[in-house]
Formats: sequence, structure tokens, C-alpha cells
Amino acid sequence: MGHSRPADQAGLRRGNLALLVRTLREHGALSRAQLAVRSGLSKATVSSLVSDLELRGLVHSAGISAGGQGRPGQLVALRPTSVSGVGLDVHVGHVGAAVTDLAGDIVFRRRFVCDVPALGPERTIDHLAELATAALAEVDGLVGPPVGVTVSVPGLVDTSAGTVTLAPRLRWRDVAVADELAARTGLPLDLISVDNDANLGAMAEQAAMNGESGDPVTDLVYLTGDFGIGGGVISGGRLVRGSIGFAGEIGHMGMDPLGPYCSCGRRGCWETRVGLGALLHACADPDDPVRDPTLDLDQRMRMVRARAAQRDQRTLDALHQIGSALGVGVSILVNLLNPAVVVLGGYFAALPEWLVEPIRNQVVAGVLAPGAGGARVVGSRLGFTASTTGGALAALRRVLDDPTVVPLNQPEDEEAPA
Amino acid sequence: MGHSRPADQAGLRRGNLALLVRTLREHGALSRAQLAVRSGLSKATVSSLVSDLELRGLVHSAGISAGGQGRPGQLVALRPTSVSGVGLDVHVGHVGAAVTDLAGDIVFRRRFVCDVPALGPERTIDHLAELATAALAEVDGLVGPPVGVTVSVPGLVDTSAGTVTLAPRLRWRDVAVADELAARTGLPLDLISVDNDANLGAMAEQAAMNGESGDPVTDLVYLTGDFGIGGGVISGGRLVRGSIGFAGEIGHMGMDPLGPYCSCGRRGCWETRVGLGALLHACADPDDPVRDPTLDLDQRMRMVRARAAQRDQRTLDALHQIGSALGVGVSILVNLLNPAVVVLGGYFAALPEWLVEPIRNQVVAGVLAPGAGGARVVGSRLGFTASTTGGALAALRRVLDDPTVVPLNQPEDEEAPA
DNA sequence: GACTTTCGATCGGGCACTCAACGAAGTGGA
DNA sequence: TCCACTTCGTTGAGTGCCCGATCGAAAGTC
Repeated sequence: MGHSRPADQAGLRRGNLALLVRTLREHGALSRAQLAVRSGLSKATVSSLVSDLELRGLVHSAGISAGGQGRPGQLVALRPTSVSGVGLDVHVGHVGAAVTDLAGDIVFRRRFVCDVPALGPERTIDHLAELATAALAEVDGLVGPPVGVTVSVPGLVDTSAGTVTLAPRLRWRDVAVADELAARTGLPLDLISVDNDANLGAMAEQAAMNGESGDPVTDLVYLTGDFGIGGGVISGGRLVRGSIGFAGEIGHMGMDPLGPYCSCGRRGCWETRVGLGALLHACADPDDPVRDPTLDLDQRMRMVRARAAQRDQRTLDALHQIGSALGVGVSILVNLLNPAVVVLGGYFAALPEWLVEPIRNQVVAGVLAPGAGGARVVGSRLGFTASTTGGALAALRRVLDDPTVVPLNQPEDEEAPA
Repeated sequence: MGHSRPADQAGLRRGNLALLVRTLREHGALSRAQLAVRSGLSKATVSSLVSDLELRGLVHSAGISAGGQGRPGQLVALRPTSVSGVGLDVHVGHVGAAVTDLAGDIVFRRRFVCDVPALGPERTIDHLAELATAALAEVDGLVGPPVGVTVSVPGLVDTSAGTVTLAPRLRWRDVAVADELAARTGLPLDLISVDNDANLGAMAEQAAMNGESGDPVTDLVYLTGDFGIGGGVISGGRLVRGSIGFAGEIGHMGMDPLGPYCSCGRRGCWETRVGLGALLHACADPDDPVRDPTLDLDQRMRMVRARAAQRDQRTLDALHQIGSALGVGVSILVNLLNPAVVVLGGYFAALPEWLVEPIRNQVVAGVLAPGAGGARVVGSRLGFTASTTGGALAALRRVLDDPTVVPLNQPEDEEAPA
């Protein structure tokens, strides 16, 4: 067990500051008295903590609470523009960036199309650094300084070193992404982290689910749908990373020893059955524009959608086939992990009307726990943007976990551009 | 996220008391000065904490530290006999009990053979209560009072309610184990918890691994080997329970849509290929004593071992076949969870010489991460006793996480039986 | 307009940890 | 033998944090 750090009063304070920030994120503006009730802290402590957060610029007064008896409360609300989080994304066909404010709302998003495997790490990171610099310049004045930058990479990542160990699809190996990015952007190295795209996608989807409904989702499985399939697992509210951070490599589950050959050299990997390649092969001939790699993927997905909507039999058959094969693997995941939700990301998210049903059928049939252990299967609403959004949220988490990373001493002068 | 409790100074104290207890468990007897260095606390705080733990009877002086310059330190050591943990076990063919001291060493173990499905829940819990009462009577005087009792059940468990939701092999459904046991034994209800056998086995194996080697194992997969196959997953040092506690139901992963029918009604479940039934069928004819259900399982396993050691071809083939089928499933687990160790429990633990090798081969071939992501495959040394041991450890964890559950005010009179 | 209710600031108190100082208890050399 | 020297563990002052109680402030109610 690694939890071997002593607890001191500073940590106690940090924890309670974070508790208030979380409470405000979940419930919106609250008075100090309401905060005291919801957090379980005393009014006196809440007053002290709120004034601390005010000095850090993380919260501000937000009017007077509505009717009721007695003295009205002075509402305290998160100041979303106080800080920002930056998510960067290295994909096979593009690099992307997203910036969110403290509330998690996107304030900037951009994508730069490029052939990453052909460019190589050096020049790709050049583009990434440009994108980051442009993003920060563009949001300057709108939101406060970034509290973190997280780079999403589809591959095996050493998060503690900020390096990519192996990313076959990018043809990257042992790339010091954090170092290189810090050197190019001038951002401090300790602000930059690197993580797997499926992990970040899972975080983004979890945040999206918790933003809307009642019960917070603590157990979630996220599937990236692309040529390769990745998995992000959140269990008990925490990411499952594995002993050296390689968890979630789900695309290469062996589903059929006699199945088609996979890029990894083995046969019958799950992604040979449910990856984007499998869909495209099943639903279109080689000269079909749907299979034209020079076209934008979103556009090709819209074509598939249109055909399915018009009840084109070949397309429907292909989708049903993919959905069933997905269901077999999802059943394994649900049996093993008992998630509350399975989120279909990537290209799956463009086709939920045809994929979710066959998956659900397979899962209900294939899971031992009654009612599939309560697992829902849903399409992502973030689609291909999940990993950048998740990166920005991961960056914000630093503040949410420890608000003292934002310095004190900013009593006045906010982002009012002269 | 559920971590919404305010932190106060009492919690801080609890955390630091627990920190010292953990440090002493890991490093053995230490002086106060050494404790201060290892824990990161100040000498003054350590003195205060140690005297607190002394008043609770959890530690005691243990001589003077050896040579070196300066004043020798007064060693402080855990007092293993101060409290005890009780693990109870409901199995298909027996009920069992184990009691450990604070160090995790077994001080009592007993098994009562009975046909649990035939007896039904009521009478089974009668036996369990008898066993528990006998155990506590027998260890009275040897160790202190139990800080918890954990019941291991092979099935789906609602840990918060202490009930068994569904245990097909026992033919139990919605059995209030904790309540019933409390009523029969007179033990306070809040001391009793109920958990899945694979979860407890995983905890026991993790503790066993960390007891010996250097690096603590935080990511581990445990497989129960019986007629059914269960999985216990520890990720980042914490059990993966799933959204409603049904995680780890790994025996019913669909491995082959055309495979043999399973007791769950589906085809090709993993346990039809690697469960005890599969082994027995593959290695012996129906009239072979190995397949005589009236014989003790340990004894039958010894027969299989003997034949394999004598290079009986049919036995070797059977073991190789089981090992390969195990490897396919283990590869999935390793790809998804990237554990540091996969522990083979239950009947697998009796045959590691013939099972580990084919599994390793499959895993190395079937896992994307280089070198199988560092995953080792090992046979359990606890075997069928893992779940009771794990139950006792789970009970002890209450003290390890919060030493203040043991009351103060026991300055004198220890367990010196008149 | 007085009463009631609720809010939020403030103060004193208790608790936990830290630092610095000091006596205690050994070693090693003169 | 005696005296530095080193290290240990306790003690007391100091600081920071949370809490309960108190009190003035700011509304609604009668």
C-alpha cells in the first residue's frame, strides 16, 4: 500500500477546501450556511474556507439567496473563469486541443489535420506546441491561467515520466512528450502530464454523466472506437491503471483463435471484429467513398448513418454484426467489472441507434448478474472529442483535489482587459 | 465521487495512528526515532502517537535497539496478541473458520464438512455460528477480542447489508447472513461483514505477497479454482467491486459460442473449460476414484499430482489443455487490468508445476504490452484456505485503518490467564 | 414596530502537529 | 576514569485548524 504519507493540518485544510469546491461544482451557488450543512463542516470553518477560496479567486459572491424566513444568505459561487485546464490530443490523423474553464465548460477547441505517423514525433510535437500556444493566446483574457496541460496519446504511457512507451498506431516508441512540449512551449514541466486516450475519455464521460443526473457514476467502462479499440475503466471513482499503467488494452482480447489476423500479429483480436476497419469492410466495397481514407472520418460516418437510416440492408447487416461482436466483448467487461455504464466512444458514438440494441441483447444474455448487474450501454455524446475534454478535466482535477495550487494574494485585478 | 466527508483533527489523528501501525507491520520493531524518519512525522508526534497506541494495547516496548553511536533507541513493536480477526467461510462442501492475530498469523483454523446446498441457509448458519463460537472460545486467552468477523460466500453479496443476493452453487438467494449470525452468536452486528470469496482470497494473497518481498503489490488478480471460477481484482491497492458489488464474475466469460453448455444455461463459459469439472472429465473416466465426489478433494488432487509426476500421458494432456484454456482467459485479464501478479487459487494451487507454464506461454503470446506488462503467474500458497484467511485479514483491516476502534484504558491486565 | 428566524462573523477553547531545547543514555578516545 | 560526542525521547512553547457559543445583521411575520 502506497498511502504512507503523514497527515498534517495543511493537508486537512487542503482536503476541506477541495470539499467545498466539489460541493459548489455539484450544487451550484450556495450560501455559507447551506455549504456548512452540505459539507458537514461548521459555519465558522466554512466562513474561513470561503474567504480563503475568495483570496485565491476560485469563488466569488453571487447575489443573495431567495425567499424564506430569516436573514437571506449571501450566495457563493465558483468563478469558472478563474483558471483553465488544457487538453491536447495526438491522434493518428490529427492533433487537437481543448481548453475548459473551472466549471468544465469548453472555451476553446481546435483540430489540426496531419498524418502523425508520417510526421514522426518531433514534428508532431511541433504542431502540438503551436496548437497549445495558440489556444492559450486565444483564451487569454477569457479565462485564467492553465493549472495543467494533459496530452492524450493512443498507446502505452508512463504517466509518472510523461513519456510514451509504445504507440503502435503512431509508430512512436519511448517519446518524452512532456519534456519536448515543455521545451517548445515554455510551460513549466510539472504542469504537463501525458495519459492514455481511453483513460482520459473515460474521465470525460464520467464527468459528463455526473453533470446531468442524480447518482454519481463511480464505475464506468469507456470504449474508444477507431481502427483500434481501447478501454478506459473507472472503478470506485478511480481510474484502473494497472501495475505499470498498461491497463485497458482491450482491443487485443483474443476472441477467436481462427479469426482474422490482427496488426499485432495474432489472430482473432477483438478489434479485428469491431474496429473501424471491420465495419468499413463489412458495409462497403473497396471503391466506395465510405472507404476512402482521404475523406474526413466524420463525413464517412454520416454516409454510413444515412444508409442505415434508409434501411440499406448491407449496412444494417454490417452494423448488426459489429454490434453483436461488440456485445460479446462488452459482456466480458460487464461480468468482470460490473460497471454502472458502458460508454461507446469514437466511431461507435456516431451509430448508437444501430449498435446499442444488439450489444444490450448480448449483455443481458451473457452476464451472470441479474439484469446485467444494472449496467447500461450508451453512446457517447462527446464522440471523438472525449480525449481532449478528458485531458482538460484531468488538468483541472489538480485544482479540484488541492485548491491551494492556485496562489493567494490576488485581492483585486481580475481578467478585465484594460 | 463519494469522498464527501469533512476532515477534522480526529481523522488526522486516526490517519497517523494507522500510519504508525502500518509502518510497524512492514518493518517490524522500530525505535521512536526510526519511526519518525520512516513515517515522516516529527519525533514529538511519534512519541505522542506511540503512547496512545500503548494505552490501546496495540504496541509494547520490545527491548533496546542494537549498537551504533549515541543513546540506544527503545524499540516499539506491534503486540500481535492484542486483538484478533475472524474469517468464516461457506463453501459448497464445508464451512470453515480461521482466526488471526494482529500480525496476520493464523492462531486457529477448523473446517466442518457438510453439504451446504442440502442443509439450506438456516442450518448452515447454525453450523457457522457454532464454529465461530468454538473458535472464539478456543483462542480466548491466546489473543485479544475480535475486531471483526468476515464471512466468505461464493456468490453475489451485498456487503453494505451483509446479505447474500445470489449464490447459485449454494442455492442461496437473499440470505441475511450477518443478521442471522449475529443473532446466533450474540456478536454485535456491526462487527460482522459478508463478502465474496474471490474478493477475500485476493486480499489474502496480496497480504501474503507483501509479507515476503520488497515492492508492495497493488495490482493483483486472483482466480478461485473450483467447479466454478471466480475472480478477485485488486487495482491500485483497492478491491474492484463494481457498481453494485458484482464485479469478478469471470467464470462466465463467453469463450466459445459453440462450447459445452454451462450450469448458467449458456454455452462455452470459461469455467466449462477450466473448472474442476473440466479437469476431472479430461483426466479420468467416470469410475475413476479421482472423480468420486465422496472422496476428499485434497486427496483427489494428490492423486492427480501423483499421476502427473509419473508422467501419465492422459493426465499431462488434460493439464496442458486446462492450462492453455486458462491462459486464454488470463490473457484477457492481463490485457485489461495489467496486474503485477495473477494468483491461481483453489484447485489450481495444487497443480502449479503443470499449469503455470502453459498459462505463461499463452499470456506472453496474447498480451499486447511487452513482457506481458510485467505480469507474473503464480500458484497460491494458501490454496483453499485463502478465503478464510482473507476474511480474517479483512476484519483486521478495521484496526489497521483506524486504530481508535480499540478502546483506551487498558493500562494493565493483559491476557495472563490466572 | 416588535418579534422571530436565519445568516455570517468573531472569539475562546481544544486538539494535533512542529520546532527547539534539554536531559538521558550510550560510545569512544584521552 | 573521565569527558566529549552522538543519538534518543520528552517537554513546553508556538502555530494552525476546526468547533461551539455568542452576537450583531438582515430579512420576514404579526
